[in-house]
Amino acid sequence: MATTGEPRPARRSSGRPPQLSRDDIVSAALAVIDADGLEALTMRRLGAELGVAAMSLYRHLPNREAVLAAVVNHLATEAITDLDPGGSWAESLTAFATAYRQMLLSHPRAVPLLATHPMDVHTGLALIQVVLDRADTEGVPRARALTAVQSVAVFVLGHALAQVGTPPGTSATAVETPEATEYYDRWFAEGLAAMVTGFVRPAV
Amino acid sequence: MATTGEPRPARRSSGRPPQLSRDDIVSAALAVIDADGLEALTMRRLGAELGVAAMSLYRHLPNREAVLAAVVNHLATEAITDLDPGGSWAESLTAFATAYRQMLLSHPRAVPLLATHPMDVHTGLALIQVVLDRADTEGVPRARALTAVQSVAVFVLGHALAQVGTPPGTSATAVETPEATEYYDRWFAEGLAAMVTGFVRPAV
DNA sequence: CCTAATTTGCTTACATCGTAAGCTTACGTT
DNA sequence: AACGTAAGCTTACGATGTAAGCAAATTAGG
Repeated sequence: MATTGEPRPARRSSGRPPQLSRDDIVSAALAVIDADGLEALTMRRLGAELGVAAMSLYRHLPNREAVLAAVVNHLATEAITDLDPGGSWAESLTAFATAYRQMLLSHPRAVPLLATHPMDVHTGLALIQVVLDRADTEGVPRARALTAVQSVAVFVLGHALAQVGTPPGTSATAVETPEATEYYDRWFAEGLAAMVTGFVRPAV
Repeated sequence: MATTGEPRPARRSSGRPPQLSRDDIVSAALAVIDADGLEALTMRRLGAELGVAAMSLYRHLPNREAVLAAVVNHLATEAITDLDPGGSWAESLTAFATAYRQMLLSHPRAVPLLATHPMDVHTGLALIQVVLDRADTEGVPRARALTAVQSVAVFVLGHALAQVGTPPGTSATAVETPEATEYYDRWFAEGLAAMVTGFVRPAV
């Protein structure tokens, strides 16, 4: 029924002092993913990285899935801080897309994680809040603004997936050539522009 | 150096007759995924489903990853067959998007797989070929047409991910209500329309 | 027909994973 | 000093992917 999630001890006084915090774990987890990918993130490896036995992690997070979910929200929050609110609605849309994309490309091996583990609703809202606010002050209907940001978000994530996923038969290093980067940058810019203008000046 | 992939026995004559084909395996794998999800697709389960020991599968596919890759291409091919080529370039773009989306929603539990395992280049090209051809006959530049289809594809996949992924704190059955379906359908239609008109009438 | 070659499927075995259960350690409180 | 409690550790178990070698079922050659 209730969806608490955390144990929530409420009062903290006696007992052995923690050598490990939830945030430490999440940061270490992200570091492992960045370094060696999702499949390298085992509970034993994560514990070792923190100088702690694997089972100790379970005092702070219920299971591996919870670690992954926490990493997702950590990354989403990271994207929010890089978000600058200035400009028109259209400009805030592309600013959002750019910040979101930058976060994704800073953590290429985490992109599949973001794709398969939706961030929690609160964090998601915080991420798009700036754009919704700009839309509001320009008189854009709420529903339309929401559709627009979400469509852009979905495009950004899908695009990052395409850029980051090595197609079979391609060398893993081929994804990193300047030509490849330029190709994806142009594709991204054109796709984003199309979507934004499509939302700003609807057809009909 | 060479990236063959398959063992390719070339000549087939003597030896014990196969009780199992590669396609059987791929179909069974898809059935398991549809029924119980990706994490239920273990080699033992897949073998059991086919009345065969787990290790027998390795005579036909090198490892589990190869099974997943084969499922991806199988699904892509499925989407191609549902594709109807009529209409203008813009219409063929939305027809492509719709066929692709229909395939994804027919296999909701396979969507994360499609997201994380890019289809092979040949299949991918076959999937977008119709759209590229229509663009060609209308004089749309190749590069622009390619960017457009790929952007649409990326939007469709991202959108399906959002629709199919249950956000934390949501009951799994809530994704299936008629209201939810209607919400996602409308979102999809509006996002797609924005992108298509954005590509057909660029903002300069 | 019989034997050899060959291809497929099976059995066994192992390293690695997530995590359940119970124990130990290091604190604040009494 | 004794106790309660929270954090970390040890041990253990079932499940997974797959490597290695064995058994069975067919065709080819004599």
